[in-house]
Amino acid sequence: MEALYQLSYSPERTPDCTGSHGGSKIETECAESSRGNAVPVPHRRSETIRRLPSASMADGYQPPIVEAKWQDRWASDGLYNVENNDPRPHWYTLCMYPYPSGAAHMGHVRNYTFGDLIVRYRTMNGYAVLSPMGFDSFGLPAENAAIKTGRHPREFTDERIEMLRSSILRIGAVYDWRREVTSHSAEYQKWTQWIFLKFLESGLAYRRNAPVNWCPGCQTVLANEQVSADGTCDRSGDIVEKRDLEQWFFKITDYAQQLLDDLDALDWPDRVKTMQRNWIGRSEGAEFSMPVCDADGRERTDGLAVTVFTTRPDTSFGMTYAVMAPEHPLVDLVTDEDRRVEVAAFVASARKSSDVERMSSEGSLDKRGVFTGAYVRNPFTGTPVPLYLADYVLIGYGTGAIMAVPAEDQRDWDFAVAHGLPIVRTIEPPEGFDGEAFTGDGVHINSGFLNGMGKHEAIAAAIAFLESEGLGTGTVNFRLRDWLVSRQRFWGCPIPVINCDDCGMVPVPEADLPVLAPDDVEFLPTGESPLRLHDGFFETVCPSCGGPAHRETDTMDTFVDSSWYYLRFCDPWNTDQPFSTEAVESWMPVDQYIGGVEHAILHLMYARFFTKALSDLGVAPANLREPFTRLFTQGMIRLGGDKMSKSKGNLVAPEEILDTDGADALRLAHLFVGPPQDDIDWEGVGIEGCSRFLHRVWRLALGETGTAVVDRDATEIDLEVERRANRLIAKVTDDYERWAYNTAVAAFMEFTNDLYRYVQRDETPRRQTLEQAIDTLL
RNA sequence: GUCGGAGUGGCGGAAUUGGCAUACGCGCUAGACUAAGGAUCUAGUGCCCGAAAGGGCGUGGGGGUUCAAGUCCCCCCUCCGACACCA
Repeated sequence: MEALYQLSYSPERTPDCTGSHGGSKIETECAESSRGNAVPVPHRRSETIRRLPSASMADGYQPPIVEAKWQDRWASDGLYNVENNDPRPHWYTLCMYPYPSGAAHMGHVRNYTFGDLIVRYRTMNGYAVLSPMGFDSFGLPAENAAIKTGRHPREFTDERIEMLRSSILRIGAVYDWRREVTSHSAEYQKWTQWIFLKFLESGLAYRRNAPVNWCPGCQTVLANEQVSADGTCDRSGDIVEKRDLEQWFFKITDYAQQLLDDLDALDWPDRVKTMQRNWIGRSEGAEFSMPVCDADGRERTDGLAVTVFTTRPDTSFGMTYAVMAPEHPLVDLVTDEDRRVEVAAFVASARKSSDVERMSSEGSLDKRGVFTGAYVRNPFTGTPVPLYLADYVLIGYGTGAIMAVPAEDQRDWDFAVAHGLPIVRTIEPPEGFDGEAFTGDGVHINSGFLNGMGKHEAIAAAIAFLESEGLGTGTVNFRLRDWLVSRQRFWGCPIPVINCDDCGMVPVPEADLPVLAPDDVEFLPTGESPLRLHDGFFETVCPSCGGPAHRETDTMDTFVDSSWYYLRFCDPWNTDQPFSTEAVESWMPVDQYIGGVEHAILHLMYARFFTKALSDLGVAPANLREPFTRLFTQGMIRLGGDKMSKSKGNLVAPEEILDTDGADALRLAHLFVGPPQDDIDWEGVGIEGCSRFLHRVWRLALGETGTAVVDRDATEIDLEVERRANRLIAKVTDDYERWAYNTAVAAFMEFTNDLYRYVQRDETPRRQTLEQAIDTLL
């Protein structure tokens, strides 16, 4: 006997009305949805049920209610909490922890949707998935707000964290919230300072004078981010100057080669790897010194010499002048008496102009350099060449001085032309070459013992010559410089050091950690850190001699906090160490890291450096050389072509959509709009289509399509549905693995369309086939 | 300037390995249901010619390889991003 069957009878698919949430409203809705009887029921368009104003489709799917119920359930059941000793295979998914700026914006939604999808997918595949969340809670906005309002940054920050936390929950992303880490918590600060002291002890942290951005209006040092593109202070508008101040650095340059080499094995976007390679900027070449002399080649009695770095020692025979950076320490010593006025004026103007001005000045090359009156002797030719200063030579790169070969370097060519300096070709340009400087490969000419050689052969021969004559060596030079970590700011982690007149710099003893900023401070726009003006903090006792001393008032760059938080997530309750090696071994490295491409260099480079350094110091496991095995960088969100951002005032708030179409439709729309790595324009996001799709699924799954089913043997049509269900599983699995979520969603939609056709054709669908198909879809 | 990425319908996009170009969604057109439809369901929708049958053209432009090219090779154009005087 064939029994007509109402799909909504199926207990597995009936919404659970007895969950812990248990609000009366929900029970009412569930009762409606699950009510069924033995007779096929048509669409219940007549019994329009209570719904939120914007939900307009005639079915029982009310996202805000359904979502709130299950979100509560996930939380109360601790469904996504994991223990370090979980026997399942481990998987660590991490989204870059956010700066708490308030309620979540679309960029957060997009980021956490991808992360959440992986967490659930891996969990369903039998993994123990570590999915932690925290907040990068130090930073300038809170301090600037404090200066404006007088409110302590902690209050401001805690409030924003709660706003962000609740909107992350509302999105429906799941985390092990027990492991939450915030940069500004006392425990986290303690271990950040502990790590700093480890670095200090091992020589990875050091202090030296360095030129920094100084705003004369605000009377303070600025972070690089605070300097506008035009070289002015983004708060006061004053032109930012360079000042030499005592600053703290981390010796990231010790790791330059490793940071470069280890990129190869990482499953990261090529774009990011390329950016890091460029940033590290390794170049091979030679360094050699040239004695300072006069126009006739007579060396000075003091034996002064200028050392230059070049990647093209093979072109040395074409050197027709040399250049030092205006800041070069030898400037005063080599300058001729009758050139002093001019040189001093040039140095002063170069020093005064901002980096931006200095780099943007084009055209008048003659004004951008000055002759010192001194010469250096070219060791290859033995001839003296004039020594210039020019602002296109940077004190921070290489040796701060170059040999200039106009024939094989366009910039040198331009400068030579502007100053009437000779140009000697040392490589025969190819026939028909009509450019100026020729930088390609070719046969050497006018080059003594290098004549006839090609570029690579000549480079090796030139280096061999320099080394055999004891004039120089082949060297490797990096663009990467040490990381300046000190900030003259209040809302950051204090550097745990005490300055004693007698003992000098003394680390704060471990037992005294953490060094916390005081609460009773006034936030005045003095431009000086409130820490400096707070006697209780500033005035202290030397841990070494017991005499009066001063605390360091600089705080650490917030990138220091974000350089190790992913390690703390593995062991957030540890009170004896920042983390245990066992805990870290059980999760690290992060299997999938997800974040914005804007962190391609700074954060990702610093975190890699920290991992290597902590590993070498024995704090992290010895074999942990890289923190993030796979990296995914999501695209930016635009609106009408512009970047969507607070400053542009074109934000689309997720809240409105969460309250109407719901979090699932919003998340689905983010997945469906296009490839995750691509930038998206919110105008092109079809939230309607995704919402419609979810309603269709709901009606299908709950039998609200009025569908009848029947028990019978499978026909070819039923088998086709089953085949398609299996194909869907294969396709979606494959799509998930290769981050093709947009096509996975399309496959779901296509299958749903198939099922609607199946349900609405003349013959009544087979019960088992339809149930299984719907289970597969869900 | 250097490096990286991308150009496919009215729009977002699909085509994973060289194999039916435009999946899926938006929008649009028509129909069904309806008192009504901005809900839902069904059908259609690359462009041009044609009443239709059918034909021609079509993945930024130009050439090439191939039985077969959005996909591979060469040249060019445009857009986006990062770094930008790095010796």
